[in-house]
Amino acid sequence: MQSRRWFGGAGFSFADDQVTETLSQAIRGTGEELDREPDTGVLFGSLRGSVVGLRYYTGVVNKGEMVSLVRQPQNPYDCNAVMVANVYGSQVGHIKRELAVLLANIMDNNLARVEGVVPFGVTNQFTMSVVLSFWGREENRDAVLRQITSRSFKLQSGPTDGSRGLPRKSVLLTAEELKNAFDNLFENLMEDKIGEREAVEAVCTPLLPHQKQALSWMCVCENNAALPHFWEVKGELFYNTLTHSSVRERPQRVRGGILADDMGLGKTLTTIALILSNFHHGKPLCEPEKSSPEPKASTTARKNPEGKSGDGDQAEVSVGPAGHSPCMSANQAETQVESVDVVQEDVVEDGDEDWVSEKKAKGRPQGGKATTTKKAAKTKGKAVSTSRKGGAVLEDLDFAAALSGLTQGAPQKKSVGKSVVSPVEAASSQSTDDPAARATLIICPLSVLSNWLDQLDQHVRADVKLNVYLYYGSERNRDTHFLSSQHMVLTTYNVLSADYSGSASPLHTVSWLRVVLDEGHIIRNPNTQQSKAVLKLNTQRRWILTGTPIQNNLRDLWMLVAFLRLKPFDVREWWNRVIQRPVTQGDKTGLQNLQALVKCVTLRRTKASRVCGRPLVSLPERSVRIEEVELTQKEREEYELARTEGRTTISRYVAEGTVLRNYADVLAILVRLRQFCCHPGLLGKTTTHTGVVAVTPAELRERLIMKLRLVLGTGSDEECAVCLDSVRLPVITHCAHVYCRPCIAEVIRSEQEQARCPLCRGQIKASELVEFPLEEEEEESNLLENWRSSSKVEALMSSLLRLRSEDDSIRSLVVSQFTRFLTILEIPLREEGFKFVRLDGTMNQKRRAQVIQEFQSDAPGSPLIMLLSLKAGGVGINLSAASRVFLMDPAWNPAAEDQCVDRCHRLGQKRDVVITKFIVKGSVEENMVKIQRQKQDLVEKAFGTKNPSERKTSRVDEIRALMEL
DNA sequence: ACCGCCGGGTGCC
DNA sequence: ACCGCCGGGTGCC
Repeated sequence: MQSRRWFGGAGFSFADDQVTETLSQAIRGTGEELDREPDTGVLFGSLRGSVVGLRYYTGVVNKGEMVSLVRQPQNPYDCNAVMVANVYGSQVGHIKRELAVLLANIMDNNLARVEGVVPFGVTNQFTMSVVLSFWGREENRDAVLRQITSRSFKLQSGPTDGSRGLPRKSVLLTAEELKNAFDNLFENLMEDKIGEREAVEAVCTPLLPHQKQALSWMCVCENNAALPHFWEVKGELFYNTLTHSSVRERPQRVRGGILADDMGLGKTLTTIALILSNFHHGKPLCEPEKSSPEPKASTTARKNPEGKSGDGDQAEVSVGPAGHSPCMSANQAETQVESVDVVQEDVVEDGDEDWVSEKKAKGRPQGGKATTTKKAAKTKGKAVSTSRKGGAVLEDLDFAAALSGLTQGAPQKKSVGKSVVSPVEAASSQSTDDPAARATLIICPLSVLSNWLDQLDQHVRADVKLNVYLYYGSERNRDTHFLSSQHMVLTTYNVLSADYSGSASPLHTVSWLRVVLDEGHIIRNPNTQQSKAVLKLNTQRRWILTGTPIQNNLRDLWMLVAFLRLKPFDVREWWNRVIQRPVTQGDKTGLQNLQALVKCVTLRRTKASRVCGRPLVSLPERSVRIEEVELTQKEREEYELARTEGRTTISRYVAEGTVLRNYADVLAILVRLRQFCCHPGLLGKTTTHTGVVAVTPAELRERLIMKLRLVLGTGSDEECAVCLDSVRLPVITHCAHVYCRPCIAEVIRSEQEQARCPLCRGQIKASELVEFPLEEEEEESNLLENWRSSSKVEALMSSLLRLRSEDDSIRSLVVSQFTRFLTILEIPLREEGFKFVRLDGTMNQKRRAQVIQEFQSDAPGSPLIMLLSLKAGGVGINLSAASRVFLMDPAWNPAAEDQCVDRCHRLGQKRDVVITKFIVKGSVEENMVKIQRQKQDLVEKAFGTKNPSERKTSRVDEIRALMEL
């Protein structure tokens, strides 16, 4: 520890801890840079070198342990310096000078990633061996070899070293085995998690057995200090069997995990139960000790199987004075029936001192300025509530306004100087391990915010005082003491990242007891602001709720692991070296490691899972039937005409090998055929694209916009080939490929003049990116005037009419990818007197919530049918009122259809669900169904080595199959 | 003695 | 470091 070293280069010094911080940042930084393609690298070979200067540093390493190499260009003694750090980011030493020159060259020119393994560990206090292996793209192999030999080092081709670590004797798996293993990754994670736990009485909904299991597991995860089993205690040290590293201090156990139950199994309810049941020390959520024994009506926690909260009371339960709501404004008083309190403003600031003091008199203390009862909901300084009877949070205008981000209503009254939070409490809530942390922060997509409020309303006893604050809207209360004093704070990812990008983010200042990421897969891309913001939250416990922990790629998991701070895999390099690369390259131990890792933090049950031989939830049956639709003579003729034309064009592209270059054209042809299958009116104004090249810039732009619309308007859920996510802020290149604007802009920035389209390698320029103009649908009327029916429309209508005559209480979802088709369908529906609503992607959140509520309502005269666009709504919406689903046209992505069906085939569904897929006989639709089936088997789906070239072939194959070429 | 040899001081980049 | 390297002391066997 003699090192308070001075790094003269930059002219500043670090104390030890700062060095560590800086190092880990350095490592993290390097990881992002170099490991953009961690799984595509090839091993060039390895060589033996030495690490020197051990005695100046405190970092320890074991035999066989992996180390990371970090360039230190600022090092005052040698600008080629390469630092060696252990898994925890502590510096171990430096690479010997002569070797460092070589490494610096290779690393700085990005010729290869260099990974180190220490074959013998530390044998003396001065130097030790390190085996360096070089990984990179094939095209860089020669350059690397030249560098190495020119400096008279020798690259050993294989892993020649006899020790562990580098020369993993890997058993390669077949693609098939890999896929199975991957699919089963989350299955059977139950074994040692059994045990049930009842929720505290404040939760009025009885938990189902699997929910009690989840609650039990979550409590254990939060309370139990046991380490995951890849840690072994070896004497004084803790040894990590995956990285072969050890540390002296007990590694920080993840306090939390991933609840990855299928949609509809009650993750929200379970989480609410967790929040209420497992406050500090496994006791129910309650006010801090200051609570004097107070008169309470119903307080006792039920018997707790784990005995942890044997004294089980103090559930923050008290009988609020019924209807006592001095903080409500008069005009809303009548809505104050049985409601969750949603505090959107300082209660005290409304000047209800008497109310507060009454609370205090009752022994309801400090707790924060806003202790509202469950009766009193507040939004923006006004009381707002959710009506349990109406079930609709959004009925309230103010709340709806808050949701849509409007700022209407009274300006907030300023608090008059005094804070209800005592200085003592304020101070303690800042302290490091913070026994005072009490608030749970829930972050969710805007679309499910109202669902949380509904569920709180539904599952928490009406007489429970739960301080829930909706941190949303421009008037949100940013006072950190106030936020800290809540039981729960609800917010959205957007609000979080907006705050984060500002100066002093309140959410990042509060010391949270628990942070819950709802739909946590949202943060799977580590480059987004949201993800960065989420990582910086200061909390003791962390939870991720998601139905789809891995969407496309193993890489999706990393960010989740990083959020949980599952050491040491929250650092990219270790994740890549121990998990990502081994698994993608088919290494069996890698897969086992991955399983071990996932297992220790994840609980996942599917609707098909069973507990003790019984299904988790008994959902009604669900059946799929395919209804073949026969085109009329006239339709068939039109279709064949378009098909022949399209085939000619596409087969030419295939022959030329230019399918991808003309991808948008190809897509346009396919879309047209699919549209023909539904209704000719979908085609819109068919621009005659004859493939003529010479056009004016204006015409070119027009065409690109049209292509963009085609690509996006089909619901095919285009992925951006850069971020591999659904495209956001879409732009189209002159070569007609669609990307997110920020993604492609980044490519252009980094490659400058040489920038090429990631998909077709055509030249691209920032000035040539075309985006959607802000114009609206014009010729709706045209559609309606020249109305004609189609075979598919007829097929649907006869099904609906038959259904209505058999049972007019059955509700249906009518789903299409083409929103114009939904518009067309409105005509016959109206004609036949069906009451329907419509939900599509163009609607704002407020409107969506209204529509969903209307559809779910069982009030007489509520709609029987919902017209639903496939992509609309996204995750989590509940349409359980419907028990019939009509899928009007097949989707590229079968998962999208499943998801859609799941919106009604979920908890709360009382009837058997019947799904009807309309498929036009002898058409491109039939081929799509075939491809859907094949797609599910593709290994790429699971492990997606998604470099463009591989994607190319599979896409081209797909297109050929579709066109029967 | 413009060497060799010995032994103490010393040590990352 | 049970090394290598450096530089001062030393000098037949």
